[in-house]
Amino acid sequence: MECTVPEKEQHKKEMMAVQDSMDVLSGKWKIAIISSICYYNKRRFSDILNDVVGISNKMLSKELKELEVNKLIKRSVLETQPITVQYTLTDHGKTLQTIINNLTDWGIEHRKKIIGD
Amino acid sequence: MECTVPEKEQHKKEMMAVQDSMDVLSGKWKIAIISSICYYNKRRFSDILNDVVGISNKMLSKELKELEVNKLIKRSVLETQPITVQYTLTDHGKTLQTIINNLTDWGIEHRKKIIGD
DNA sequence: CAGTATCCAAAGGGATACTG
DNA sequence: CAGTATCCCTTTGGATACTG
Repeated sequence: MECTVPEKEQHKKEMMAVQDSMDVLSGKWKIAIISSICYYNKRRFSDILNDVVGISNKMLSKELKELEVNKLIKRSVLETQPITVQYTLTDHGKTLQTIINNLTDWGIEHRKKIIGD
Repeated sequence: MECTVPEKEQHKKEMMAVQDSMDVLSGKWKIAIISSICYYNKRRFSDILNDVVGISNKMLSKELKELEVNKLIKRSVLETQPITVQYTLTDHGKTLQTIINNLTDWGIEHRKKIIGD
């Protein structure tokens, strides 16, 4: 019994890990923004603005900065005329792909469930 | 080409599904609350208050109500003295388990990544 | 124990206009 | 196109106290 991790301690660690994730991912828009970039691989500011239903340019700008600071996305300026900006997932950001897929699947099932009630 | 779902349409559906999920799950605390109930199977109000670092009783009360309305958790009053209340996941709520586990794993890796930088 | 009620400061976030 | 700046209302949410 002394050699195994006590169950309660294990749960505490799991809870902390979940909250660590949410520190970076919570907010009304972050997951949706990451999903947009994830599904399209490369995505421009105005594209994401269209993909994420309801977001304003101000919010998008702010959230993109936070995601960049947290090394989940990469911002690349293309020297076109006028300039365009591509957002891509970093390698670290790409590790969220499984979660995005799960959330997509869950969203579809959830919608069925709610309408089907 | 006409018989397959156009790729862009597919991505639009995926984006909508993600946003459907986030409509129910977003907010600073919901995922953490669900995780607490998920990992312990049954959990009382005061337990969750301790599990979710930083949440206030006011917020917990509010978020629990929303999760109950969305049929993700079930509230059961036990006629002890004084009364205790058990929160459990509904069958629908249990379908979030995969996502919770993924977020837990991701949180652990993310912490390593951030500290390791 | 499991909440509710009230007060109030701070943050969120939309609308609009503007810049390089 | 890709943002930034400003105005200003709305929502969030902590602290504290109270109830059954």
